Amino acid sequence: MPRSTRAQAESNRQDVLDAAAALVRRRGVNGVTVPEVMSAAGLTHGGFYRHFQSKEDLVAQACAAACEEMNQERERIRAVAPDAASARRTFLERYLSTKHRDAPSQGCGIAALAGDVARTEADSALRQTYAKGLHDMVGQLGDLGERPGTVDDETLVEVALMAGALMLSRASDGDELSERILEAARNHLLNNRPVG
Amino acid sequence: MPRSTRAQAESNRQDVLDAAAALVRRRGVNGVTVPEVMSAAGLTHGGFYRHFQSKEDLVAQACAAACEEMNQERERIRAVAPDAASARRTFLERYLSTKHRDAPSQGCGIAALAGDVARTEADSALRQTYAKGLHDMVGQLGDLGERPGTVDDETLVEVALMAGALMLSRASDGDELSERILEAARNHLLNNRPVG
DNA sequence: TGTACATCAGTGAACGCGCGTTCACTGATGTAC
DNA sequence: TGTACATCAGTGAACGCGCGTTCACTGATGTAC
Repeated sequence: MPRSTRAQAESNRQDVLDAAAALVRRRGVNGVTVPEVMSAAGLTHGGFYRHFQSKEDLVAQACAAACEEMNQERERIRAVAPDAASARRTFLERYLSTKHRDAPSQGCGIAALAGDVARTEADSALRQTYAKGLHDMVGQLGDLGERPGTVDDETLVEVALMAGALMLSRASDGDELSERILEAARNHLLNNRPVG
Repeated sequence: MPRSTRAQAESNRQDVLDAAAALVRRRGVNGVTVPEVMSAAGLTHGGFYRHFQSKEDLVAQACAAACEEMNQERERIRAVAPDAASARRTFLERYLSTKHRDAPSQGCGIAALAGDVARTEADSALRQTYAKGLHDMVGQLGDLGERPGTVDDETLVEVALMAGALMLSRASDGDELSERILEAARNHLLNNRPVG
């Protein structure tokens, strides 16, 4: 059944991108293949290059999509919460939960892709996309803190601890440390607000 | 020149393992190949299977070797430092330096391999090896803290922040955030010791 | 609104390539006497 | 200590496989009149 509607084609493109955004977080950049992504979107692999220039292009766009999902999740939490402190608490509790640990494909792209991006060349689209996602995360978390509108060191420490705890928790899943790390980070971030 | 001495063979095995420990940290598990590792050790790829059961086996042993390097580095620092607090300071400063960020192949395996290990099956040798390395790191860092011999939540937070800051710094290298994250984590860990 | 035709989204076979792994082979090493 | 022979570390060609990518093809869609 060749030649879809323009609207159908765009919908298919979105399906491919969504599938890639999920798969790349679960399996990593090298762990996901073009045929696999196309198949997950219900298509055959041959049509891939009508939508994306290359696998590299797809991965960069998938990273952006993953980060954008997270931006919207944070906005949603903020919109529902009575105040910034409450939004921050909700976000931290979700971020540092075993549920988030166990669902990387729907989780934070910054944590899921850090290792892959670190090994990417300096001028790659993936790296630029990732940097934007990190700026967004830092910016949004900063706005839930004590000095909204600024990116202070406290926020950077917060983000590094959150992502670090999540990544180590995933890498040590199956070991007693996995849950302990999440819990320790959660308690630390929710109970102390010293620093400043 | 076939058939080396037993001692030569063991030396070659060590060379292969050392090359793998470096390459796997720089390029990741999927980013390194058996021929590449063998070539880095000055050998042809065919002899690989006289030393290792599989690439998976090699990677697990390489992770153990990388973590053991770090254990020894920490011991060395502790042996030279006048007291635990000073050793802790030296270790943190080195860990959260741009030099460490830029030299993953000789750096902390826990940070370099977190993403890869997170995607490894539950019962894999790599995962077990990684868990041991993490326990060692937490144990050694805990001994430099206020309650040696125990693994308290403060130490877990410290390790998560260190690894998280390093990983995010690497992933955002080229962006202004990269250095800022390292510096923020350094200042936080060296200037505040609240919590407890 | 109909008709004629160019466009192009999607298909599925095919490509070159490099991977992990195997294997027949070599000949110095290690061992038994 | 010498000799005869089995062992086995290392070589390099070869294997099947799946990857990213290309391409000729199909036929409904979109467009021009």
